[in-house]
Amino acid sequence: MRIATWNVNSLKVRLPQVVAWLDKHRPDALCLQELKLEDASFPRAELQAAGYSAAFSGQKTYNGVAILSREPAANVVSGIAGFDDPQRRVISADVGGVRLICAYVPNGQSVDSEKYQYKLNWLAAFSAWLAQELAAHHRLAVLGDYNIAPEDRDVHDPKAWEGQVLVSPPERDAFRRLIELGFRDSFRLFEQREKSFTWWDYRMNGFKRNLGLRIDHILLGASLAANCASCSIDVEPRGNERPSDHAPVVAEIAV
DNA sequence: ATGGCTTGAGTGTCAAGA
Repeated sequence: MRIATWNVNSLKVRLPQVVAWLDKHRPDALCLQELKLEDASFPRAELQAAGYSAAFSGQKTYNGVAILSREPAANVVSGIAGFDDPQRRVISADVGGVRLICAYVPNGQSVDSEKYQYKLNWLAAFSAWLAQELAAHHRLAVLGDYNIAPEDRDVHDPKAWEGQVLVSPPERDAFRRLIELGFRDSFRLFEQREKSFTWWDYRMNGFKRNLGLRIDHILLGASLAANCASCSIDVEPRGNERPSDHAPVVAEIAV
């Protein structure tokens, strides 16, 4: 089974690139974040033509998440149970005997902002809910844009980023608590090149200079982690014309 | 130098992303 995650930063703009990527890689499921469109504008027909059905939770302008799958998804649930959030950031579904959770963790803007507090509150609710989801689902994968670079090796210039949003200790603690629920960061199950990143700033030629962060992750519950054969970042789409600022992350699981 | 790009909204120019 091949599963993937990609923050597309507008599905409207990136739709041709998403279709091309699906054609090339044929994942069983692709989790998308930052759709930036309402459900009424979701390009269901175009994705169907590419061979994928979709479960989605959109909103105007901001956020929005989807799970695309070759086999139709079952038991689709939006949001975090027990956490009232007007921002569309989570969607879950069963695909091929695996429970998939697609998440777009808040950015936080800066550590002294209200959005940072929202991010930490959101992560606390997410963590409590994932503990329940782990207990409920034998095969669980949580894919998405976590907006957290877990360690200094996930940051192009740790000194410059020290204490900033995306790397601050409270955020990293929150990420570690997610892992300690019983997940593995699939990317770190394998030998990886140094300076592997999933996001590069649009400005200052960030991608060409590989000034990036690794903030998009595929977390696997124990039974999926034990059967994970690979995890890699596909930097190719970041070199497209009008690219998303994020690259897809792909995991292969022997299920 | 707190900028730099990109998107969506909406037709000015700003919020938000990371």
